[in-house]
Amino acid sequence: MQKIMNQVQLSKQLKVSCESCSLSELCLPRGLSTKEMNILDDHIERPRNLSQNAQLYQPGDKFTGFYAVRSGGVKTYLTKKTGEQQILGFHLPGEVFGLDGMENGKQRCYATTLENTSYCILPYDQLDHLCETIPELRHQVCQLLGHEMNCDHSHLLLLGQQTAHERLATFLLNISSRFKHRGFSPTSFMLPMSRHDIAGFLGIAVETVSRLFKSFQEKGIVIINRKQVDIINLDKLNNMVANCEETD
Amino acid sequence: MQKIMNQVQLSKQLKVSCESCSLSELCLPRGLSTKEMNILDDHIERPRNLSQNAQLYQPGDKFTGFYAVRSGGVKTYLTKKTGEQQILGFHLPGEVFGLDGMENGKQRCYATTLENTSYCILPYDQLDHLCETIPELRHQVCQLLGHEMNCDHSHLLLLGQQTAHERLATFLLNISSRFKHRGFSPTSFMLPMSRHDIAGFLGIAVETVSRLFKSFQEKGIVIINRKQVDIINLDKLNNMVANCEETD
DNA sequence: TCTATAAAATGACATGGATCAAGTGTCATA
DNA sequence: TATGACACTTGATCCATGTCATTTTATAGA
Repeated sequence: MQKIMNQVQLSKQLKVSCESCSLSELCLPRGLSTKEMNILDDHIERPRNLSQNAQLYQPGDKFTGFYAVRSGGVKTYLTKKTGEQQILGFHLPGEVFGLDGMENGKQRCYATTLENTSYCILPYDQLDHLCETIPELRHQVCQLLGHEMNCDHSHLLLLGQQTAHERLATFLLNISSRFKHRGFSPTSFMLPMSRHDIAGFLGIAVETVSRLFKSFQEKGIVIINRKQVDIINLDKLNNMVANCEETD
Repeated sequence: MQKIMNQVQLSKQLKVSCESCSLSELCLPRGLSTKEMNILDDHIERPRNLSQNAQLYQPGDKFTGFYAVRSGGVKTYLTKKTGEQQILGFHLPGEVFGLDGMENGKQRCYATTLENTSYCILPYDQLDHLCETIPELRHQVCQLLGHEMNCDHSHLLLLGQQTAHERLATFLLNISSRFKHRGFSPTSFMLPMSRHDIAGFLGIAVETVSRLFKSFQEKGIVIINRKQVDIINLDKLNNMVANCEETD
């Protein structure tokens, strides 16, 4: 009996169950009962690890399920034939991505790690099946999908209507609030991505990112040292995007 | 008996059932059996009509369900506080929109008619409930959501990486293929939206749209007369976007 | 038919960011 | 600690596109 318990413990440990995962309140299981969470848990592939700049999938790959970041970070992107990357999103611990493959069972974009990264896969077939019996999970999934869409829509507003200044300010505030949401400092953090990736996300040139960081610093809004960001004057930063989004 | 039949007929007619709707193969019921379609049908609100430039919803409104265009056209958009519109999508007959409200039960964007428009509403609660028992419907909804995401992602690539020429060419080809999909000519059609809206969708100025249309015409690619578009040289138009998207 | 109003086109000019070309800093490995 | 590779910064220049002003065309209503 003791032996069995130990095996269960071990299995739980290896599996890094949702229940024991510090990110479960941010991730898909959010809002599920312990019982429901454990059912979901049984279907999740145990964490996989990848080093920096490793590819998770690329266009044409079979869509197998949703991805959840445990640690590290991932970028998803499309490319022009000439090679330029349009980065669609940065995905930080606790966040789920790779939902767009649902259209036809094939991936449409690239997914690459920003640094050493650990992630889980939630197999789509099983998630779909569980949705039949767990209305709350269905609700979670729909909420997640809606959230993704709204993120994309804000991103469209940014790319279509904002100046380079506004874009970078919006970006910093966005990252800041996501760190805050995970319980970290919203004003002092390390960017997990390169200048090149920031540029690719914001639809501007790398050089512009450099110059704007310098300009923000000269205005006393932030202090930037390589990837370390310290927001000195959050109000000023907020003011820079004040005209960008309707708040209700 | 005859009377009852007539009532049923009348009711069906008023309701403009999915089964009798010429767009059902393009719309959400696509792929459902007749029986399943009729179940879905019973929960769909009969078509409503709106004249041009009428608002369907705005940010903050309660999210009640998905919208399906029967005739006419709808734009969804976000705005900056300064008033500029970033148009997120144009929605033509047979297309479903308004899915982003799923995140928190509130609309996040504006939806306005481009012309006299008829549309159906698929109440979310009931759709959710039906998804429990009709796996095929669940599959349809997920496919639809995936499609929306991929549309948004292509739009992000367009806004982030394409020149004004490429954007307008991509736009024309996109509209063209959607007309084709509905069984209309892909090379001769009327644009349902204004220059202003095209500009708002492509993230460029109205004047640029005018100038580029003229330039395209001078190159013998299209003939444009107000809202009437005739694509003369589809190859040339395709070449303009050849470097924009990876095709697999 | 005339008039008012809005939509679209056109022209002149200005500029935000891209591009190109060096330079500098940082990190990993020998 | 040297060396190479790469990320980042900085400066100079240019151009695609925005902005502003005006004209033309289409549309709706009296």
